[in-house]
Amino acid sequence: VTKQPRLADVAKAAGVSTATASMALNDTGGSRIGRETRDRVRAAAAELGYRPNTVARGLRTRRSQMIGFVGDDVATTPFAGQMIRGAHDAAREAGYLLLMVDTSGDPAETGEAIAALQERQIDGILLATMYHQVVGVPAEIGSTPHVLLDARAADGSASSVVPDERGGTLGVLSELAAAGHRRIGHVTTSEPVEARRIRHAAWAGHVASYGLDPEALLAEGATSTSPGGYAAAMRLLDRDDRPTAVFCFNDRMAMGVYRAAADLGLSIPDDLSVVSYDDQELIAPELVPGLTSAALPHYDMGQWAVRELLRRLGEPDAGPVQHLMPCPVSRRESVAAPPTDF
Amino acid sequence: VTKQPRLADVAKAAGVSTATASMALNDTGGSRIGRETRDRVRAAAAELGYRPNTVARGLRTRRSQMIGFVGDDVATTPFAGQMIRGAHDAAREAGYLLLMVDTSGDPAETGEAIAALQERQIDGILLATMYHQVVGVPAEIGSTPHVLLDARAADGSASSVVPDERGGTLGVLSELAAAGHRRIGHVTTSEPVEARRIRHAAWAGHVASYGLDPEALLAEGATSTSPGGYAAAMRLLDRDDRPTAVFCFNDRMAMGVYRAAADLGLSIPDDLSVVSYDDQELIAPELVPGLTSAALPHYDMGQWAVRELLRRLGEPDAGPVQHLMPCPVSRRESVAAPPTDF
DNA sequence: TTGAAAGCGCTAACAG
DNA sequence: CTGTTAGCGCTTTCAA
Repeated sequence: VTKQPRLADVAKAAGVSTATASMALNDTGGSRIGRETRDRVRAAAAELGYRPNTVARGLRTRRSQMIGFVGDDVATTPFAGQMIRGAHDAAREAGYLLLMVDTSGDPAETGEAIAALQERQIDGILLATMYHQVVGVPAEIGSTPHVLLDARAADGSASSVVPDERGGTLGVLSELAAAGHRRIGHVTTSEPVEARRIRHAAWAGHVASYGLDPEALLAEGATSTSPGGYAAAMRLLDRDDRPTAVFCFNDRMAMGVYRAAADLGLSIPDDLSVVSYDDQELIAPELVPGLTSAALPHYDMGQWAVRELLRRLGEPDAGPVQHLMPCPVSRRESVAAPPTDF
Repeated sequence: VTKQPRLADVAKAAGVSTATASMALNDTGGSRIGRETRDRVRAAAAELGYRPNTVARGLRTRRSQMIGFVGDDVATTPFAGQMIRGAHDAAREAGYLLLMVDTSGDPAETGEAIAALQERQIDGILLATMYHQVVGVPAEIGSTPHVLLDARAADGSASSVVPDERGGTLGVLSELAAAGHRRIGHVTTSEPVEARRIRHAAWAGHVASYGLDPEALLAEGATSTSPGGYAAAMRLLDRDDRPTAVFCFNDRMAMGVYRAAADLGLSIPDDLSVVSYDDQELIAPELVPGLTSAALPHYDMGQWAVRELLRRLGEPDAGPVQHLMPCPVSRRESVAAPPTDF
């Protein structure tokens, strides 16, 4: 076990001062370092297997090359994990690493987490939520650069990225429209979440544009789960003027809709077309028939958030940006033309 | 935006030297600091909202209070996410934070990741794999303390924790045995993974103990997926002497078995009992009827790994420990007595 | 084009 | 019981 070489060792091996060595390795100091010297220093560093001590450097530069990722369970929840991946990849690409803290959504824990990250001199913080939310930025953040991920600041004071729920909804609805559907029902949850609000509004506008009354085509479940979807679908589909297609709040509710359709003897997509939201990994592609669903762009949002954060590190006075990330439609087999006898 | 207070500010406010302030805050130096002084320093620190600069401290103490977590996609894969949660919680409890890097399993990337972590002076590294594996420890790890998570070192040179696949298998099989089953089939994958090997061996031993020939009760799919399970199950169940129960390699294959049973007109659990492995969130509890499955103790493994790592930081000369984490059975409705006409 | 030297904020050895 | 001092390894003035 031999000790790690320090910059001084590299400098000595190259026959220069540590100052020169530092500049040679970092390409700083402009034209100050001769080409030949630079190469000599680089060779010595490679020879010795030198790796800079980021902690020492950070003490000097007040930069740690680390980004804090604060999530309310995001880290550990299957669903939104791709946000981490996106953030991670964008960070690595720029030489940063992610320091992760999960808070279970508890404000006190969030404050603690932010403080713990600041103590470690992170260069910026990503504040991520497990699902699309409108939040207040924790006071503890102080002047630490930050970006909201899958959340929007109530007061618009921070840069943020959220899914374009409206666009995604119109996307799947246009799949139905293209197949000839008009009487499109909506199975949703009664939980007052941001996603529900926007998806519902977009759907209501769409069916209203056909002169239909959204109220008559709406069914709510108590929760956004399979049982919730089942219950709502039974109410919506077990009647003569049932819709020819259903737009589900999410894939989990769609599972329930599938079961309800089966129980009612309705075949998907021949008797009933179904579209949904989230495009969740173990659900949408695994259902039979495959479920057409608007994807939540978790990866892209994570990536965008890091890039925005890094941009703000460069230009601290830039104004905050609210970004809507498109939700592409994953087209599968759950959509067909409406039954002709309708 | 006022500047962060430094230790010197606290010391001045309390009328002591920085050395005294440091010791007072950290409770170091034994009985050296008077009670009254200590309180005065603490009060001053609280007053100023002082938070230590961990980077500066780390430069001195060569400790960063950070643990590196390198995973081959673990961070971002739904499945094993609870490992992160377990590691995270255990780390926070001890005042550590997790610095995460994902490598997509690429050895070169893994080496890079380890180096990047070492540059940041992490105190130790967790090497996690997405599924139970036998691995070589990357050479880049050098003398950095490390623990393997959901993986075992081929040469036993590192501490590690993996699921007790054998115990879990026997656990679900004993559910079947208790219900009266003997002719228990096994639907598994032909992929040569560690979990397959152990689960298969445990099952084979079990049925052999009844004097049955495992070969006659075995069906393999090409992949450990729903289609793989479907294909295997069709072969295993579409015959007169079909087993009365099936043990599936994992929940995804069990999904296929459910579909096959439905296609063959077999009702679960009345005509066929099914047990499985993994207890995967969106599958086992969502299937109808609920699937009895041995749970992979991801959370516990993550927790154990961090604790073991911290222990090794304390006693660097301790020998490596190979730990088997129990896989508790989640009992649901997929098991009943064998059909009587058999 | 380069070297010497100061110092980032903290802890630990050494004096008192 | 407390203060002074010397670094941890690096970057960055300032002088040459």
